[in-house]
Amino acid sequence: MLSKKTKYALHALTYLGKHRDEGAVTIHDISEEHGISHKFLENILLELKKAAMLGSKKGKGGGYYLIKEPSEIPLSKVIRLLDGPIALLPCVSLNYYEPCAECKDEASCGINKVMIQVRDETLKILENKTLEDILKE
Amino acid sequence: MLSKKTKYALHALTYLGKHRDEGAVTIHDISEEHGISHKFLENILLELKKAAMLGSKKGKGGGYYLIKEPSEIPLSKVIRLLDGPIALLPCVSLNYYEPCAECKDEASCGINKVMIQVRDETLKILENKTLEDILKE
DNA sequence: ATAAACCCTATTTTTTTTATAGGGTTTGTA
DNA sequence: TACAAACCCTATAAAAAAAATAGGGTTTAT
Repeated sequence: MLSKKTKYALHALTYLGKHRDEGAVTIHDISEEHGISHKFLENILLELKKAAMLGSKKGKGGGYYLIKEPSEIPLSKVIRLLDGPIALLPCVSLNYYEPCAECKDEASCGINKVMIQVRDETLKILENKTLEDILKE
Repeated sequence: MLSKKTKYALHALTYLGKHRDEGAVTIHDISEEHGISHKFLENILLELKKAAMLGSKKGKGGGYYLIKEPSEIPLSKVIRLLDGPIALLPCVSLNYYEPCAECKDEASCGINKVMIQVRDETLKILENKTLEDILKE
């Protein structure tokens, strides 16, 4: 399951996508709309900004706004940023690889092989679904 | 990512699959082979047994053994048993449904709709990959 | 009889997630 | 130019979940 961080990020991105033509949107607006703690949401929006999905404007009248087309924000990117690996095991993660302690030899491990296949097929799904798909529903 | 519980379960099932023609296999053997805590593994094997994937034989010379064909043990079943939902959000889980607090109306939520699609496509993968695929690698 | 092995429940420890705290900096507007 | 609204940053605390441990009980082949 996705963490609340990722779930909130998706709600925030969706909100920003819906209000794209209204200029900057405040944290306050988003947290009110979805009943998310202001401070918690703030951390999430900062992470999204660092990852170059959002821009922001300081000062009175400021807020956050999308700086990418919704079609260029795949679920895989959001999930990796807030939740970490998409792979089911560390030993098959592309971005967060770590060997598994209980596996003596990765090359001869059937679990490893199958999980690579699962990872690749899962990635296909999550790279193809974007914020645009969420917005058009 | 899968919990260690699920990962250990997969290793145990694989081990049992490989030694299917040798009768019952002890917890001890499996925990030695993979360096897994005996007691922790014991709990996992008990869960697999309650879920009718394994049989066991008590007393001296006893142990655990598969009671299903490896092709009849899909990853989805193991993951659901030890880790819980496969869906990315509680509001789209088939087996562990719960409404999402920050979503006012599920019917009009684009996130919900897209996550249903992701769930269905993910399930296809995890229902088709079975212990047999792990064993034949 | 006995030792080997499964069976069961509860508790503790550790890790991760979630949330909070407390300020600092920037900037539009009156 | 004061001020308030809003973003920016780091650290810490609280809560929940995962991982591991503990301590016995029951069954059964030899």
